[in-house]
Amino acid sequence: MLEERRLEVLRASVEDFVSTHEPVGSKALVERHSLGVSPATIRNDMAALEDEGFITQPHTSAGRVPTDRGYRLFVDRLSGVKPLSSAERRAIESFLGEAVDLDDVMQRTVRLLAQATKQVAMVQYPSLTRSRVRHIELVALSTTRLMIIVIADTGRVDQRTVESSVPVDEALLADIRSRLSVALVDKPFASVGDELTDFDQAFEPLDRPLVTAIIAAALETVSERADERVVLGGTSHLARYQDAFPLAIQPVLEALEEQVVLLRLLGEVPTESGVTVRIGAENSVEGLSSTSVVTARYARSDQSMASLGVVGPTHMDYAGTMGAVQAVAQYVSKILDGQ
Amino acid sequence: MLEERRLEVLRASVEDFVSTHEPVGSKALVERHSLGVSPATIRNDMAALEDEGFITQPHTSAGRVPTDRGYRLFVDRLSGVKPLSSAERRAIESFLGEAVDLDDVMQRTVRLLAQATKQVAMVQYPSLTRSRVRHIELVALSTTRLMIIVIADTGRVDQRTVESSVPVDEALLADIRSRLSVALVDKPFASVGDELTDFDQAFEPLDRPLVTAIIAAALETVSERADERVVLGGTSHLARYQDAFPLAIQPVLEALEEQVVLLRLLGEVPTESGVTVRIGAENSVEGLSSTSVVTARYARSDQSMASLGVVGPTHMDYAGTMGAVQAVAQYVSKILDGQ
DNA sequence: CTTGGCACTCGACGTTGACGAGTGCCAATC
DNA sequence: GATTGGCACTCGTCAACGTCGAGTGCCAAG
Repeated sequence: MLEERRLEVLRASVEDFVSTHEPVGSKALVERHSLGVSPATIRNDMAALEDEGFITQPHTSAGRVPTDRGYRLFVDRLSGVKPLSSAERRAIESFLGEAVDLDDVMQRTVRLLAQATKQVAMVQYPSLTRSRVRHIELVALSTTRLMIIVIADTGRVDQRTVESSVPVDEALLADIRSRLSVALVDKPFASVGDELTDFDQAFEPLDRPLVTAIIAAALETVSERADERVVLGGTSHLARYQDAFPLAIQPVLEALEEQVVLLRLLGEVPTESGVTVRIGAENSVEGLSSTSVVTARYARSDQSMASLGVVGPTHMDYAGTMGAVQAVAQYVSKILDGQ
Repeated sequence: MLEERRLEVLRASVEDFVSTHEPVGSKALVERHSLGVSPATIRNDMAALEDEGFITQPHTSAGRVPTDRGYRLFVDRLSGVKPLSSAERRAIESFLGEAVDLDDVMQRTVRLLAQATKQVAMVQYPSLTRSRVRHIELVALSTTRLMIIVIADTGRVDQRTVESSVPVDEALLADIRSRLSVALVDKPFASVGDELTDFDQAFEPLDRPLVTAIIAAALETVSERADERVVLGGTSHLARYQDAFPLAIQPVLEALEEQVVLLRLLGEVPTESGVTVRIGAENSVEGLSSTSVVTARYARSDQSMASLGVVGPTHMDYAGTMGAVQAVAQYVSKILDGQ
């Protein structure tokens, strides 16, 4: 069919362009793919595809290059998700399995993802909002400085220092500590705010300023903002595209240095499961308009937790990248679950 | 004098090259600097400087470019350390002053340093070896998984999970916890190993495997390896040199992604105070042979603690960079002290 | 709808020559 | 002896030019 062959032509164009990084012409296309027709026919198809905005010519009399729209169609209808080989899967599992703590898991995951996709990888820390308080600790660093430490059941540890205007009594500290434990342990992070209402009423008016400060610190630790942490890796892969195509690395590096940006990239992922791909200008982030972002959620048990993904040029190997991202997300879920 | 003017010529060459990034010739030199002699004289001096290996010609009949050796001489004898303006100092102080915890201080420092020098910045976490244990905590995450948390008097928090083959009793945990506290609190990190010898002897043989595992985790936390943590920032500044000179960014980015490499860069700093500069091949790190590294130590009170610094092209503004690195190190020391 | 043919476009590439910045050397000068 | 002006020489940069070839669009025939 007409329509069908056109899609085939688009697929072939995308695949060739991704592997050669050079505009692809009608003749090369019939040679490298066994479409049973002549170059002239392909030319007609390509002209049609260009009219519809799926491919474009950098200049007259050059080959065609896929547009963002072309990649979108390719990803949605033409490309599958390439599963990893079992050797790769084993490698992932054993590498992640060696992690000693949450930081280590995140660290290893980002390395793994970068290495597997040959792209820039990002991994978000498990979200706090759905986790529960496992332990809460108050420690005096000096007579007027103390530290509050909150441990989540995900293994995540957050701390914050609190300054007191008056020297703090160890007995008072112990009192606050035990009351805090009673009030918060095993409670979900989201409810910490509620649990701490009127918490200071149990204390002497004299001690209340300190208690209030501690509560404020505790709230900060569990607030949305604090759960926003992303690790990045594999930035050197960006340099491979150095002189290629309209991918200036400076703006990309700049964007990726901003935690806020990373969080937006990972946060915009729909709640739906599976792998999400955002292509070129579909990324609302300035500076990443000529890159694609492939993300997936990972979860512990069936709670949705956080996202991870990679950033690369729009002309990337979508099937392979999606496969790797999906697999890594799966294994991270598994590791976090098992721990 | 002859010798003196030659040095002046070298200084002028370095300065011009740093600002223009183009080989500098004799004529341009006399025009831009008020050396009271003719280009021909400068030519003779430059020929001599070339013989001595301080400058070199990229090709016949081009201007001269400083060599690593030339930069070395420049840094050692010709360039001072440019102090920051008081506005800059105030900005640093207020920005660092807003930090809420140690992570935040490190984060802010690296941003600051990158921004002030327009280069890649790295900041090492305060070394553990000279700090003391402020608090130690054991938390059960599940019946067979627990977490050990060690808090240093610098405010640094380290944690590690421990797996137990048998379910752990809360009473036993409390026992271990209190004995650990007694044994370790206020002890210097360096002596933790000694303090824990025979620690397991106080427990029932049945409980010893768990105790041993916990001890192992505790030792890992305080070991040299664990104190090795460096944050990086401002990598996008690398892209500014994209098409300039023999500074391929890929190997640099690769090198900077390795914590081990960063630690070597920051660790090799001599114990002496002040700013250290390593130029080109003086860096033992592969991939950084065409960059210079400027580092300084920072300290709390008079204890030496850790280092910070920047990585940039050999043709950098040494005076300004050294000034910024020094100033930031000073303020970090101050902030950590004050906290 | 497909195909071969054909004229056309236009970037890539290599050649050529002018230009100019920069050098080294030398003889003259201070 | 250091400094200087002069001069021939080198060599990279740049623009102009022509060739080549990949690729296109269109058209008429199958």
